Amino acid sequence: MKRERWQKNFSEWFNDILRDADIMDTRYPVKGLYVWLPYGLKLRNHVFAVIRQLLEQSGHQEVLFPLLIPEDIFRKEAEHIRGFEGQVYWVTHGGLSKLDVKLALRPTSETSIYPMFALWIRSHADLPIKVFQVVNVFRYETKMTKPMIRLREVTTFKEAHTAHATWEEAEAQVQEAVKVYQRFFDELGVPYLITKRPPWDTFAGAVYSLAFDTLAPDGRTLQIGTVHNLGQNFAKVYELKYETPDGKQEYVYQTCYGISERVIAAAMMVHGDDIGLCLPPKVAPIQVVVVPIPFKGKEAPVQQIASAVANELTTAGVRAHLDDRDVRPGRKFYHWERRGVPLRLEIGPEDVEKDQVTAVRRDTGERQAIPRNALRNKVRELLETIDGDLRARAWKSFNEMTHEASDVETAKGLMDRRGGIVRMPWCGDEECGLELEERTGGDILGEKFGGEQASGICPICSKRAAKSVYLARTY
RNA sequence: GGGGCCGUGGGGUAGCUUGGUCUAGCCUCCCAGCUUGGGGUGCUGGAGACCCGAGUUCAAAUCUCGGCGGCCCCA
Repeated sequence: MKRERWQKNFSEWFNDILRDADIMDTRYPVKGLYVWLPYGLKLRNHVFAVIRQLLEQSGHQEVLFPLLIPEDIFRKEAEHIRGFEGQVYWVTHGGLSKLDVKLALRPTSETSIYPMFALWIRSHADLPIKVFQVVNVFRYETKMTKPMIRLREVTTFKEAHTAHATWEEAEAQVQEAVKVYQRFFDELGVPYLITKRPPWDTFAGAVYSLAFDTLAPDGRTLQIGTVHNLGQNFAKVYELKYETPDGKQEYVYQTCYGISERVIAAAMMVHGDDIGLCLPPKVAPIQVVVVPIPFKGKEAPVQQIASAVANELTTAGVRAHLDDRDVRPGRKFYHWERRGVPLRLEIGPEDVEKDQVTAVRRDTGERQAIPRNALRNKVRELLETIDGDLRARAWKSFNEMTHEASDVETAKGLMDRRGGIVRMPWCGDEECGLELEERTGGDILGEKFGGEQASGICPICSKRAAKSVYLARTY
């Protein structure tokens, strides 16, 4: 499948797809706010059902906190405020009267959730707490907004918040969070690099931040998940104390980690092509579309079998759709391909005669005949295969877009020409890091999570490299 | 943070420089009917637009200012 426009005019491709594939309407008259359409919303819900399930399986409980946060509580954690106050929307009035205490539309929910944690946590027996919610958050973005990617209302923000008795337990929680996210992105076939963000790009109020980045077709990285170890920073501000088994009062250790609708953009872009979307079967709103090919005089059996096939699949738990509109088959093919339906089943006079259906894969265009009596198993098998092949293909292009460089010019050249991620040596000093960003025109993603052997010399100061660092043009 | 470009039916565009000929052209999508049906079928008919506000003028899609919205470049 061709991927020229997809790569060369990615921004245009993405915007066209949002509309043509019925994902979002971007014409809402407020900057940075967009409308989810029914098909897009189904996709969104399937994607977030996956992460919900993974979180619940690992002992997280879903909660739901209010949107509004009183100013005095919001402002308690100094670092946190510094990171966010430039982009907070404030509710200043109730009706015609001015509010005594302004209310913030949450830009994230630490300051909304942790005061309640203070009420819930009394003793070590209350720990750990592992909760999450899927909510909208608001950020007054001043840069250019982009549907699903840079929003003023993030409509779908999954944020998990945990509290633990010890630093070690919080560290273990970070590891668990990373594993959950890995499994999640693997389910979607979205490739990623996990890095520890440099200090100047650490979440406001965190001890350190990890982040998952994937690559858009234009070679820019997209941050699709973050995991933060908050240490006791918030605990000390919000008085999150518990009584230890021997009767002492201690502050808890916390973590939080988030994923937004950006992940949907990622899934759309990494698997797409010039025709349009190619959705992973696990989250595709329609997994199989059944298209009857009704030649004149032979309509009845064709329609009848097509309908039976669709019913059989639906009963078997496959999300199948019968397209019995009175338009030409070719038009239906394009229609569903653009919307990313992973598998198409055609049923024409010839198939009726041979007691078979013709299956066509969205990802490869490959067609094959399936005997009618093997339908269910074969469809399941094909969906599995497509799922695996999509993941493999996405990882392959991700790896091909990851380069090595040892000097500034090479790194800049790679990012200018091809985009992608560049790995290079770095002494680890912030000063050199910032200069490296400035001179290469890239952003430092960080050092690889889990550690990595370093070699070479820092291209800025020529000291021996303490670590390898990853750079990229970012969204 | 600084600079530039742009806004015409649902989508893409012509017209704007040189205001009147615009009753706003074209492609596509959409609707109805017939036809057709294994990769965007053909024909006929139909519906649908000058971003908002103020100003200049006898006259504004066209010129000026502001707002809102979109896009791009540099830091």
